[in-house]
Amino acid sequence: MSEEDPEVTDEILDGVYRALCDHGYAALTMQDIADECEKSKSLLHYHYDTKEDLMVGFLERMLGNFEEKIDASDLPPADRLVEFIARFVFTPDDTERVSFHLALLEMRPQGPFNERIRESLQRSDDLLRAALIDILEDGIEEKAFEPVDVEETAALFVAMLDGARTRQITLNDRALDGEAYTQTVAQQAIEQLVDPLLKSGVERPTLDEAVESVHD
Amino acid sequence: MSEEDPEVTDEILDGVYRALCDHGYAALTMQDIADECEKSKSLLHYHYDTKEDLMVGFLERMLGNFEEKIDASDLPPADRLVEFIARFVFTPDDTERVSFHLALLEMRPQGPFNERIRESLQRSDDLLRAALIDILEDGIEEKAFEPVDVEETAALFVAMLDGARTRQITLNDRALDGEAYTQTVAQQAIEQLVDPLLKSGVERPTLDEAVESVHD
Amino acid sequence: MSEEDPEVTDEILDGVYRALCDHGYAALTMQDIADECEKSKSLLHYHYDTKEDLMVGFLERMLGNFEEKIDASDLPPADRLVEFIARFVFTPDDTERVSFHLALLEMRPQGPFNERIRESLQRSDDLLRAALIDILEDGIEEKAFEPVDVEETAALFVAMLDGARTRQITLNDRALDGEAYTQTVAQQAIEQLVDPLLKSGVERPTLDEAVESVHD
Amino acid sequence: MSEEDPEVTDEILDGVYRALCDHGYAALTMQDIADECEKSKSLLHYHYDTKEDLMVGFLERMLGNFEEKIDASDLPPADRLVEFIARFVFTPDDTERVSFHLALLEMRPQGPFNERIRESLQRSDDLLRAALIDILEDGIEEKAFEPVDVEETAALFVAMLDGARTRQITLNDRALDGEAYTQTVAQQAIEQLVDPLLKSGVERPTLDEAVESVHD
DNA sequence: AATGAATGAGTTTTCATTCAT
DNA sequence: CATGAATGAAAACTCATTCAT
Repeated sequence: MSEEDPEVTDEILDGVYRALCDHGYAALTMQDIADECEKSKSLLHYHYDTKEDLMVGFLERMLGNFEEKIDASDLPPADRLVEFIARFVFTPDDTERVSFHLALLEMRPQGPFNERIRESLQRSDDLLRAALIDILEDGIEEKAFEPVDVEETAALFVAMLDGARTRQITLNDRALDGEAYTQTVAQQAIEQLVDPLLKSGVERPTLDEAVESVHD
Repeated sequence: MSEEDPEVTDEILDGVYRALCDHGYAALTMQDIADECEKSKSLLHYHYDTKEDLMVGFLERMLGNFEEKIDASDLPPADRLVEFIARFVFTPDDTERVSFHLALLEMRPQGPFNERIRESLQRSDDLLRAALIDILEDGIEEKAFEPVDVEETAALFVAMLDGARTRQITLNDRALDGEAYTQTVAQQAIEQLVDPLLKSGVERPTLDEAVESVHD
Repeated sequence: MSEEDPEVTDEILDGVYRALCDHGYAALTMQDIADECEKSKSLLHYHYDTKEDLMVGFLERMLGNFEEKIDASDLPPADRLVEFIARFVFTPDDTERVSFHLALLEMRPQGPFNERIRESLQRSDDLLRAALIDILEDGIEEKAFEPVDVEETAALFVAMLDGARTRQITLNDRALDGEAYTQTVAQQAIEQLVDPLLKSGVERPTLDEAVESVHD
Repeated sequence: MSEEDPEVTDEILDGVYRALCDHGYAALTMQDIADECEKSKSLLHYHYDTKEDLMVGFLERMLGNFEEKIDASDLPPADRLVEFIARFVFTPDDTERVSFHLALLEMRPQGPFNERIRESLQRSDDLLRAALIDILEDGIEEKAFEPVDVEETAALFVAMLDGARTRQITLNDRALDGEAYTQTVAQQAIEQLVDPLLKSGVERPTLDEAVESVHD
């Protein structure tokens, strides 16, 4: 009783998404979700046995969608790296991205208390880091990047980008010059981390260009 | 009816702390807290009108304690900077620090939905960033650091360290070579960001030394 | 979420009625009501958001039922007037009427503190007085009654009948010769107020006759 | 543990009085009372074992005070009768009287559920009616009044006046010509009931005069 | 597939009362 | 006398879940 009619479950999970953004995980009720997707509570239980099932289902779909977008392109490594970073940049007005990250933020503190959620988060994170590692290895192999410990560098980048987004969401950080927090950090990351990494002569797009191309 | 008898309220807030770590914010009940501090639910309400009041009180004390520790030392800027970073490092076995960060992690997603919590988080963050900016300005003035945009650099550092700790908590990341995630990131931060920042000839402690001295 | 399925809400309101008579307004709990109608507390909240909503709903139904019975007949004014009075008469054994008036008595002191209740009481009272005024005007027009100030006379009658019933309920007044308080007052009202009001030659029923016909 | 220091208990009972007027019986808490008399809850329990004791004590004092004022004067019966009626008249601005009657109104519905309260109310009522009967008997004996059944007439008067005051309190009846409900009814009572009762040639004060003298 | 009605277990909160001082 | 601290019992209300349709 879980993945049948994709039509309906999609509407439900969209409801979870909106309800989660509106109320936060801690205050989220089945009724909130039902209201948001204009269905009955009973129907939610028809498709998902328990609230936990529903939330896990939601998280999986959300991360699944995200993962699809990470997958490799055939651009040069420097471009891919900058685009990777750009994917974390969003302005407070970019409601769609804000929602995504907010929803994720709400789910995360459940990780330590719920194995299924933890696994979902973990797997998604593994994919993310693997993608970054792939870019780094690629770049080193192609002599575009200086040789570095890819694992550790990946850890650094991911922490940084993740931290920036979390802060922008929770603190609604208008930060510096009205620039979004994520943007500032991304820019700094490029200047202080990416540029020293690039072999001399290797070109890279600007952050703005990458953001543009990522936010299709 | 909020901050009087420090004896009792401390016991209560300690109860919140433990209960929060055990159950997470979303599942936290007044009963959990009462159990944890071996008091009656009624007493909680005697000292804090509502659960929200209690949680805000808890957050304020927690952040207040944290803030006290940030304040400036008279060490050289390079030492202070490394110590600043070291403060974010903890192993999964360092239960006290894990608890602190876990508790914080649980409170954060409430920020977007609760103004008082948001303000507390914000204020604490402002202090943190101010401290870092102070270190950077100090170093630049003393010719120990290369001149950089202190605001943006601070944003970068804080995001990075914050992200590392969040990930270590949520993903319980055994990460790389058994090293804790926060340790890896801190080490990378020192090598890739701090070292390029230091004027040549300026000495800095190793991360391990700093961690040692911070974890008095 | 308030007036739909008449079946269930009727059972609930009947429960309120019985619980109110058994416990009084001040001591009335949702559990009392739930017990009385053999439903769960949750169900009460399913149909009425709050206890106040429920009590207001109850009062409205109770007064609504009462109002339905007031409406005009085509009898001669003198008969209608005596019947109007008779409607307030009840013996302590007439449990149904006692209950009704007791329930009303319990709700009244809430008037000064609850606008919705006050409005309900007020509206019901307006209807009652309007009915009496109608009878008086009718009688005067038909030359059955002496001309009097109908408004003031109505005020007098209503106060008197209302006072009698309140006293019979609260004091359980065994009063005079075992006669119910309301009966004594009604009889006196007829002799001292109605009779002087009637033009000579106008017949009226006895109180007993009117009571008989009213208590169908 | 009940009637000792009259100083303190008076302050407490005054607190009950004000709290009762502010909150109504149903919503009245010990804390409300404590707040109102600026004492601690504990002190209330020191003087009165239970809330019920306190409320009974309050009612007794309140009625006791009222009863003191009823006692016979040596005026002519017609004057005493009109003054008896006048005692029930109050305007909505006469906050002191409103309070008294409101407090009484709040206590009454407890009668059917609490024997001690019922007894207090009953006794007070007995005194009231006895006073009225005394006036009537006096008047008849002195040939100032037509001979009537004093018991029944007393019942009629008391019901009427009581009803008027209850209505004025609960419905806040702005009633007729801006005149207070109690005033209208009292005036009507004098014209329609007292005047026919007086032997020809017997003088009586106007309502206004009596109200004046009663409201010392 | 879908819903409204219903509920039990649990949640926050309230409140009269007690106790140590 | 007087209080602040503390509590147990119960209050209103919530919510995930179930069930009949």
